[in-house]
Amino acid sequence: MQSSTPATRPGRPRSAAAATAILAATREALVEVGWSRLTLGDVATRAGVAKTTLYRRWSGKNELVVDAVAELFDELELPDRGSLAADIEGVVLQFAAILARPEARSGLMAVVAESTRDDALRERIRASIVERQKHLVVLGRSRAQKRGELPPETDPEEAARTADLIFDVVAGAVVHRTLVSAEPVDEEWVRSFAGLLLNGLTADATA
Amino acid sequence: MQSSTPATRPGRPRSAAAATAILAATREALVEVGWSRLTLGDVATRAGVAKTTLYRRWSGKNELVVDAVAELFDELELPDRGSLAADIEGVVLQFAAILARPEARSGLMAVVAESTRDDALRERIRASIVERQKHLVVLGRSRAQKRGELPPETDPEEAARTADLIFDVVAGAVVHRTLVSAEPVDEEWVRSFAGLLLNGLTADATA
DNA sequence: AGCTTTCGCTACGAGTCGTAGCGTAATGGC
DNA sequence: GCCATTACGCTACGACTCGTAGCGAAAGCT
Repeated sequence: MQSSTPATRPGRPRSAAAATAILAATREALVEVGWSRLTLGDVATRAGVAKTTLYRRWSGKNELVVDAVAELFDELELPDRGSLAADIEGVVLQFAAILARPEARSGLMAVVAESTRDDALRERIRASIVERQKHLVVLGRSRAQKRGELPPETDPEEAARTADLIFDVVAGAVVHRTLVSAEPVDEEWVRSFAGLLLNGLTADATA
Repeated sequence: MQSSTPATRPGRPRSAAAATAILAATREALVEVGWSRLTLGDVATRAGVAKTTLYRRWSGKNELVVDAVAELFDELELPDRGSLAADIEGVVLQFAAILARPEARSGLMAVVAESTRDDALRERIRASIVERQKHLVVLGRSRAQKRGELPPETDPEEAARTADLIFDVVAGAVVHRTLVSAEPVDEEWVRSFAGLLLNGLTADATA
């Protein structure tokens, strides 16, 4: 993930077990004490490593939490459920399941807030979390086009804008529902949301 | 805002000017140093008040920032622009203009992140920020119904659920576009989004 | 072997936290 | 006008966290 030198370099290699333990300890600490009271010293103690080891690998709290939270999104995938509606509902439920975890809730929003003043951090978030989500949108869209549920793209640039729009709407709605409204993303809500989105997409989208 | 004892109580009253200065100083500090490096001592110095005065009025950083950011949303209103599409586009642009400010970007998301572990804080955010936004949704919806652009509500409970859904979609999409995707909410995007939402609403929403 | 890098440990100055104590300032009630 | 009550500015404090430096030992590669 942070292999700046993939070539075999001399010396003792960094312990992979330490990285795993540190990221797990970070998530554990996020659950128990939250973002603001999370200290790197505490994380190091929980992981059973020295504080200096932690600082050798991550430059600060922000970067550490991004990596710790990013692992939660590894489970995101998009099996073909046969219809666009089913694909949307499926991926929304998956996303909601991740956001239901307390370590994702407090960690993700906190680093996003920090990224408003740190471009490097924003890029790190984009590369390790956001891009994977957006890929699902593109995939689901192309599947729907093959099924004939959505019209084929004419202008590739226009298609990219539409994909961005859909992504912001889907991810934004789920995040807002979960974190701001603090209401559950249950099957009833997902059906209503998918219906709304589907109607908006199948009709003429470029009003 | 935090008048726990509205009745005239004895003693020297709290300086209203101090509150104004503190909240302004908080926003200024949010712009310059961001959330994580914002210290209450710094805010007190900027506002020209003693640190102890600040602690007498706010229990901590979270509560202070919520109040400081909440004032930014005072300008939100919904003039009748003649059509549902125009109303949606107008309120989205207003919301986006607020989120374009750096003090809103870093401050709002940070307190939302903290609120995942603090119910009292979440309630404070809901009362002073979210509820005002949601009111605009209800207002715009009832106007559209009077114009005949949307069907009248049959079940009031169903209507409340729909309003919540619309609110999460609108606010979530704008927030996500602004903070996560880091792309501007310009008129082109707003038109696309409003078109998507409008199509989704005018068709049968409860799929 | 020898070289290189990581590891755990300890210690450090710097900065922030939230609170306590004090004397002073500004109200309302009598 | 006096007094009780509260807010204010100021100073000082112990506790905690920060990020870094230095050390000897361990673990890999050639």
